[in-house]
Amino acid sequence: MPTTHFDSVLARKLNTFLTLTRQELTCLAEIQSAPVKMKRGQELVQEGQTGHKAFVLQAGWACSYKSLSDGGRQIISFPIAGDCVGLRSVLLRTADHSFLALTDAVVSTVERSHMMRCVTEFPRLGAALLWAASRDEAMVVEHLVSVGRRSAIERTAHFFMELAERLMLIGEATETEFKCPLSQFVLADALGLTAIHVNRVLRQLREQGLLTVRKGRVHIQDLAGLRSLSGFQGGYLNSRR
Amino acid sequence: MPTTHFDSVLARKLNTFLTLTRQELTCLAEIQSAPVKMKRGQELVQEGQTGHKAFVLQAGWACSYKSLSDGGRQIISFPIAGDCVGLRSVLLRTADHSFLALTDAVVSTVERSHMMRCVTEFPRLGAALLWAASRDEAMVVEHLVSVGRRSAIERTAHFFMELAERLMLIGEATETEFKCPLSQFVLADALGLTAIHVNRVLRQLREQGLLTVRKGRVHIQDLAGLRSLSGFQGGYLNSRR
DNA sequence: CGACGCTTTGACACAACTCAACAACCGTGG
DNA sequence: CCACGGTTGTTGAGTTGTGTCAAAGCGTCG
Repeated sequence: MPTTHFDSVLARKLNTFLTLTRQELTCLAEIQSAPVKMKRGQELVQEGQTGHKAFVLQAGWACSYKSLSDGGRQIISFPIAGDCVGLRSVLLRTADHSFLALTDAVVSTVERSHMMRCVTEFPRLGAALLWAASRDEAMVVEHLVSVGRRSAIERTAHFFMELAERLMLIGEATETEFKCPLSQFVLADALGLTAIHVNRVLRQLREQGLLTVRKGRVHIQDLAGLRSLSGFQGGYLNSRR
Repeated sequence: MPTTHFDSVLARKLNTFLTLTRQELTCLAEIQSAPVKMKRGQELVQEGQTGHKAFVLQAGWACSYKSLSDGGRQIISFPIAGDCVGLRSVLLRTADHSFLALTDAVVSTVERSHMMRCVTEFPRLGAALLWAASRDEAMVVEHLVSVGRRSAIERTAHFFMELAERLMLIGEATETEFKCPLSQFVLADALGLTAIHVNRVLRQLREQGLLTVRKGRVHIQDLAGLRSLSGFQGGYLNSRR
């Protein structure tokens, strides 16, 4: 039974791109299933799976990743509240990556057919979803740049800068602090490093007075320093036009 | 003056995803400008530029990349004939990466407004374009996995496997051989390595009887060996359903 | 013919990885 | 309440893959 509260996290996000009409909000509310609770460690989509749904993360932390034959994995992204997961997989019909809850989380599902209908009936919604997808792709591109061309410390700093900005946009971070339940192992799999090296890098960041990570919280201590170290340019995250 | 030949490279590509109607083919032909010749080394889009167009590469080789403040760059992708460039940038209104012709090339431009109209009038075309964009994103994701978690030699092998498959799909490669005008410097910027190290890696691949690169041509000598070395799974490139 | 771009090779340096050990933390069950 | 095992974080020592610097070989094109 679909929920009909207009103010879903997804609606709030798309609304920053263009102002949605009442009908569009209704449609958006209708295609999302009732919230489903996920336990930490639960997999929602597995690589290679077909016929699955898309998801909207309502609360909690998750990651999408690809596994390698040697047991390693590369984390592609960390969806946070309001982010869509698996839009691409739904289109390609078969999932090209896995999706895992990192904390207890809440998601809504979106049927392929519902989404298709919604997009054809409300082209502006289609445009908004496309914008969201474009933003996600821009993040993956920036991630690729980090891993390909930035040193471990630059890359780590850049990662936290981006995360801080994303969390600020949804009101989950202040200028100086935010919650971040990512272990060093998880960070390592995202940054293309070893957990041990992540630890050393975090120590460097701390010793240089830039940023501290403790007990699941990140404190930003020198924003300007982090920006210049990482070369972070947040333009790709905003909907300013 | 728009060309009206139905059989553009883009049409051929989208046709592998779903069979296009006569009207859709016409629309596709109409939104593309007459072919424009590009000289090797010419930039089509620069990072940060606004108000630009999207492109369809008709012939030749190009790359999209992001520059870093220290002068380095990360190449994101190598568009080949039939590929679209800058769909995302057009949506986000401001280009988030640059685009450069690596050989003399031919492109058509697509106006933002034309594309938008085309998508709203012909939803199936929208779906097809979305499919193409999804495929591109899947390639970027795979690229990220390579750079983040594969060794230099695995990554290089993977790159050539993917390239071979893409070129085969447009009839520009045989099972064992294809043209590839990419210098070792360019490869390095794509693979997150140094040109010097690319050279060493290519030597290893040659000495192990896997693959040789000479005079702008790649010869695949041990497909099975390359597959198992690189872990290449080409599923994300196909339109099979 | 010289100049330039690209490739190849060698010697060396260093960033990040591996292995190993231990400390801190946390939820669980006795 | 404490004891416990498992997960996560921390640190050191040694290794290795890749980067850096330097120089020479080769084609190609003007």
